[in-house]
Amino acid sequence: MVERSLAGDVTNRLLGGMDPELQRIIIAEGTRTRLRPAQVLYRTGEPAEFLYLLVKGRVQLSRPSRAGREVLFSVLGAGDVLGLVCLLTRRAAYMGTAKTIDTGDALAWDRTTLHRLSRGAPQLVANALTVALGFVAQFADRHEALVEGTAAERLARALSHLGTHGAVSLATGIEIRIKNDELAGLADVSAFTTSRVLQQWERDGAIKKGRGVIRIMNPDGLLPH
Amino acid sequence: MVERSLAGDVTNRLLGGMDPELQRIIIAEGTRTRLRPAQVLYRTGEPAEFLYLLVKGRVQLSRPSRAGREVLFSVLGAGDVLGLVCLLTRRAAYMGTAKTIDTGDALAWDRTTLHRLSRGAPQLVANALTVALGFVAQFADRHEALVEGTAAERLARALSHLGTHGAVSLATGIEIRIKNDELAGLADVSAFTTSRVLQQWERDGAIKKGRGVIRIMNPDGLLPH
DNA sequence: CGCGATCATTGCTCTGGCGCAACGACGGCG
DNA sequence: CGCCGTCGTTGCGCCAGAGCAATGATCGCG
Repeated sequence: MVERSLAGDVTNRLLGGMDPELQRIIIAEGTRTRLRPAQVLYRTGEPAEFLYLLVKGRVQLSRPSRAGREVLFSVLGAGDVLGLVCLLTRRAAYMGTAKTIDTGDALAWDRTTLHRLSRGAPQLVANALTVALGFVAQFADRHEALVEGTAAERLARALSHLGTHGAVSLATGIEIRIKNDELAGLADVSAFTTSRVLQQWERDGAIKKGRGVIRIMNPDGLLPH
Repeated sequence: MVERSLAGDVTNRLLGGMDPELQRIIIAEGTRTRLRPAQVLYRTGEPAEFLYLLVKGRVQLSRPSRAGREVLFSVLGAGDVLGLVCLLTRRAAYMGTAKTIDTGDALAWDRTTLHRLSRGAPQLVANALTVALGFVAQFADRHEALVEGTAAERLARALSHLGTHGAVSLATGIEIRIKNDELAGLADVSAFTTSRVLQQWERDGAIKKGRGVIRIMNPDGLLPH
């Protein structure tokens, strides 16, 4: 069942470190939701009604800019939490737009339930704080890179971050399933420049490219350029 | 006393919404610290031992980059909280360097005390979550502006943010006490460009400048350029 | 009040990388 | 198997804004 797989999963960021029995109760109160590709869970500025725990699949966190484009904030995977603002006592608005990439599964809780649960499980809020500070750290790193680094450096960072975080590691390098312009968005670089830099890295033998796939053969080869 | 002034201060982000008696207890457990100008409270990467509640004065949050320069993250004022990572169950490192700007006062708690207190006061963690998410929101806004906006737009943002957040409002515009290059750092713009843009705004009558002081006369005048 | 230090201004040069346009490559669907 | 939509590549022009160097304006200290 979902309950068992989740309760046993210590890598999920919301319920970790809690009494298993409490975990079971909380999970039982959540609503399981099946996610279709390109489904929008919520939009920027909407009043936050649900908090999601991503069980399977990937979700893109972004924000529309007045220029019509989307600024990509993050790509989340299994075990990650969406819609933290929902936990706040004061009603708040979502800070970004959450759109699924693949198919997947999520557990959702509404504000009312969440507040009731958190009263009996302070660890829930503590975990949320950990997640939130994780976001802060990520933004801080990215901001520093954006202000001080070159496009290539940012791409290298984004790639190695993806490499350690959500990908399958093989004997033949680390395989990352990401489209060229998604990577571009995560590194705050134009798709054009991304293509050029990746090309250079492939010539250097640091990576191998395919359509929607990048394999890192030699992580150290990313630094010099 | 310090206790009274703080307990009565609903604008502080750490103890707000809590039972006054509980506030009193928590404050009594904290250590009052006098802050001298340019004093470093903690550095990036140091294991987080103390959490600070800023009572008076301003503190600069930044991070050194390998290029030797400092990337300015934020300027905090009275009521703001520093060193949130200290509240995490797992030992963590400070994410930035905190350096005072003016003289001031702070209350400090060490990790052990903090954990003991937070067990009896879950609201403490909830408040911390609010603060953390505030940081996330700030980073998200700034990131969007940095990626999509021009230098002038970023300066306008930074200025109006400072204007609403920590400054004294007068009949003759909003007075902001900030040095040119601090503003530059907050807007991620070079000091040179900052000077030029401010000059233009002064010619347009949108602001008035002095050494270390900017007065916003007409906030709408910042947008067109 | 004079001097050094800090802060601000200004003209100029130079460049990273964005954006356009156009083309090429791949993959899925009928 | 051929067509079309998505994804990736390349050449090129262009410009916002960083960085340098030099000067000017203020402040604070003795």
